[in-house]
Amino acid sequence: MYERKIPLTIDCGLHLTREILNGKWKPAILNAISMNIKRPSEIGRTLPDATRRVLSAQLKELEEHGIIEKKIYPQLPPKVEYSLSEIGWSLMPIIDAMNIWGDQNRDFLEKVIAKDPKITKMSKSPCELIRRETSDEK
Amino acid sequence: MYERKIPLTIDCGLHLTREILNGKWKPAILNAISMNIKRPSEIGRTLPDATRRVLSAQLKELEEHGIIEKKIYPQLPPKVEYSLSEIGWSLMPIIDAMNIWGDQNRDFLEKVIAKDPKITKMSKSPCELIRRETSDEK
DNA sequence: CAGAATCCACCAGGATACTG
DNA sequence: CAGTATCCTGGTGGATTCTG
Repeated sequence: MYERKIPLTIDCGLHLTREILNGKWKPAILNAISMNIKRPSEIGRTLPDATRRVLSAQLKELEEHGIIEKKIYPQLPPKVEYSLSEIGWSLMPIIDAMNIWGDQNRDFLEKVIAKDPKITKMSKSPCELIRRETSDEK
Repeated sequence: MYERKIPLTIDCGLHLTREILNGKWKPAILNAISMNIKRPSEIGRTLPDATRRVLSAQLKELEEHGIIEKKIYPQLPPKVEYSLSEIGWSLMPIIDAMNIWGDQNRDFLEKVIAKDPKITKMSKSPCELIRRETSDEK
């Protein structure tokens, strides 16, 4: 065994939340699930730039962290549906706020972020926010 | 020159916001600055686990992204003060929400996150949230 | 005190191929 | 369709040192 040299720090709530949301696609995944896009293949179609491998990994983490729940239908072909847990739903206002803030400041943000050499690809479609109409009655 | 193989994707507002907040200490830095902790050394003291190198880097990014502003006092020893920009302030409700959500669910989150082998260090102090009283008059 | 310059360990996440 | 196993690379962020 080897003692970790760089221990990760979790102190105030901010860090806990950061940890939960830490993962390139996690916010988007949660957003998708909240919109009733619950099957892995659907989520994959919604996030075409995410690999299935990474998607699976982040879904698993979210599940292990208790943010989403997984329902497996023992069929062929297999069918799986994810849904937000109680805690997961309580996270949605934050996701929504991020979504809205980003859209509201889109023009500015795209400008300043475009300078960043790390960002090379930008597609501009705002996320759908139809959830309110559809599945918010949870 | 070399064409990037793995372009970063930015599409809906969610991703823009994720990009801005992407950095281990960025939310905490913003939180600190919003509480009138504006000098680099102070911020460093507030976040003892962050290196000065990383702190500097993330401060610079936040500044380049227009989230914070930097004021340099040409003195010896040098003095620098950061402050939130207009846009930066508009981000604070999200930071606050993350802070509050994390604190509210602290017990649960610490339990599920503790299982994660990647996390080895956890300190439990909630962040101070006294800002409302002090510097919200911006 | 602020921060730039190095150096490097580690891992998130992308590509691919394979099972049930 | 869902998920796992391999393999690999770019980049984050930690440690350290040096300057003004």
